Amino acid sequence: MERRPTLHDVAGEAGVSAKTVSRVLNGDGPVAAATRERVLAAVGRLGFRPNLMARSIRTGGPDSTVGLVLPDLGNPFFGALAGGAEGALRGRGLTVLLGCSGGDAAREAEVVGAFLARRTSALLVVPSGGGGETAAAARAAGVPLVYLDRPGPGADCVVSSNRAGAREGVAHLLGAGHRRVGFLGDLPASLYTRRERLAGWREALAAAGLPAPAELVAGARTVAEAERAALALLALPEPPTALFASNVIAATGALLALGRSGRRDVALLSFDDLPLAEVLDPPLSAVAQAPALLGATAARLALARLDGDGTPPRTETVPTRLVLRTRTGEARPPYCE
Amino acid sequence: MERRPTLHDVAGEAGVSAKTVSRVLNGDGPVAAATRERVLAAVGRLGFRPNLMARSIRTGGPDSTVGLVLPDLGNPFFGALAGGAEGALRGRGLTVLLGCSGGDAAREAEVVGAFLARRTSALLVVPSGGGGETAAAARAAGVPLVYLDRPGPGADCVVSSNRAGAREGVAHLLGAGHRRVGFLGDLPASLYTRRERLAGWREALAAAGLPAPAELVAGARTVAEAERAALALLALPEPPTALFASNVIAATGALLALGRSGRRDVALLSFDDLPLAEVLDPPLSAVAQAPALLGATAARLALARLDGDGTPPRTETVPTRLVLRTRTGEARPPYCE
DNA sequence: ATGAAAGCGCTAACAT
DNA sequence: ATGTTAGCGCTTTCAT
Repeated sequence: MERRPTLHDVAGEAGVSAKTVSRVLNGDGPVAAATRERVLAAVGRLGFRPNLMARSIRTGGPDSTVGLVLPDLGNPFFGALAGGAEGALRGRGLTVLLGCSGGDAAREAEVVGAFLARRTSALLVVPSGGGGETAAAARAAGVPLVYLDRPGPGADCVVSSNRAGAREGVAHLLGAGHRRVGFLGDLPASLYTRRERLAGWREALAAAGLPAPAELVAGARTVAEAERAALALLALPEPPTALFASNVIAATGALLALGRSGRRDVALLSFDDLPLAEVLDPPLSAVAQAPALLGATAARLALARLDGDGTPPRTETVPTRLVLRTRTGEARPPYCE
Repeated sequence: MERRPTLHDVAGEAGVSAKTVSRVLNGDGPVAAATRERVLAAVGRLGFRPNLMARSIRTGGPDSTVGLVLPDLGNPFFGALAGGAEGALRGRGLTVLLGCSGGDAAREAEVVGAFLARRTSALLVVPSGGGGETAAAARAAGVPLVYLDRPGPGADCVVSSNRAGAREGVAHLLGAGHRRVGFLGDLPASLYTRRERLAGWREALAAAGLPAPAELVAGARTVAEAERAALALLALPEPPTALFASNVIAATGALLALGRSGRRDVALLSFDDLPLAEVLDPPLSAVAQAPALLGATAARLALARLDGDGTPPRTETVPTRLVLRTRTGEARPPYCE
């Protein structure tokens, strides 16, 4: 296996100097048409590909990569988010470095360190710890940082409209006449998104002049827990007539609970859409997020910083969308409406 | 914002030569304990992080990155695959470069080119075109290439047991007494995975001494098409009593068709598991793939090549798992005793 | 045990 | 319009 050809090899092959080859490749200084031809021919003949790392070193600036740190690629939400970011960045000639933190602050710091060592031009991070360490590292390196999905200290941030979306979803249930709407989600609501969705539930009830009793709030971390929690809610002396599931896990558990107990009289609405929502019987309405747009927005924000935007850190909110599904040509009462 | 500190800055701060700092950092030559202390202190004080690109350039070898090319991160399957690969690679100190081809051969070539220009140490690619261009580029660069999910020319490959899995799934339906099992999938079966699953369907029928008539094979590319196609199958003079959906889209369409027409007498089994499968009524059994394991396996294969494995290209098959779900919701994976 | 010099592949700053 | 020199941040000689 041969050594890969360098600029000098091309220069030799074309009978010019290295700098001239560089000029041709970068459209830099003026080059005679004939020379350019010869250089390009040599490049083709040798199959030369410039070494981007060497270029980066010499230019001194940041490398044409952007680091993306996610908690977990097994979650479709983060996958879609990565896709959105990648698309926006590739369009600008940037390559994505991908890292998983597993939701662990130490691993996040590790990954961020590795990215910074590659002189990434920006960092997009779904923060796992307090975020302070990542922010400090990014600042020290002079690299723009954008938090994704959850806010963090001292940097730009792109989030879904968790609170407003939840509020809208619950308001829809209230508009359908429900007066007791249970909240099912991951508790304690220490994570930003959970906290916001819970707040949205509270706000919707308050706006309707209704109380938000603690007994209507149930925590669950797994599908099985959520199923049990939903059943417990429905077994209350004054049970809810509708459930708001604040995430996919909770929604799945609630669906199981309703399905297995044959309760078709209880309405259900979930935050974060499910792929099979319209296939369910009855179909499931949801507050849908736009993860790809979230990723793309974060990328745009980072690019703006790279382009010199020096304004104070700001938070951009990507709107959620209430997706109401009904069963067409069916007599059975849908969960929602 | 200051220039980031370099090896020389550290050397100056510690009162030693650059090479000594390098030795300390790489555990290279012998260094006096006292000197090491001083150097490490200086590193800490300055917040020095070695420039990985500069190191890579000097060492001449490949960079500590691995390029991963996927068709589409919006698809949870590929997200999980990426997660598996990332985990296996980070464990070995490698960083993942992520690129999306969008299923387009030209974009794949573009992304591969960008990765190779960064001197990636290996390439993991879900091939979109014939794959020839990618293989040629990788070979020319002397970079190990592993195809993911679909085979390609002249390189290692990691795939799911598409054919055997489909065969097993259909055999299960046959074992339940069905004699006419419809095939619902993306046609024409030009893509490897589709072809294999169709072949598995045929093989299962053949093994049971049954015909595989063309009328039982229906193609569909979207959920709506799949729904129509499923209904068409069920409207045949001699309709199938069971359907085998060869992918998630087809399964979704079939579920819609069965649900809306109220047909609870038709069995359904899908290739590729659905997150809500157990919530459905009746629960849906499926041939589950292991995308994360697919990614991790590809990573291991690439690492083996980097470690000098020079054997001829080989194909590794990651087994699928038949997940049978019943009314009680207890999943009974037959392989897990 | 440490350092000086050279050079990886490339481009910025001056030549010419 | 092209070439020369120097040097990016690091590691490899080869000294000492």
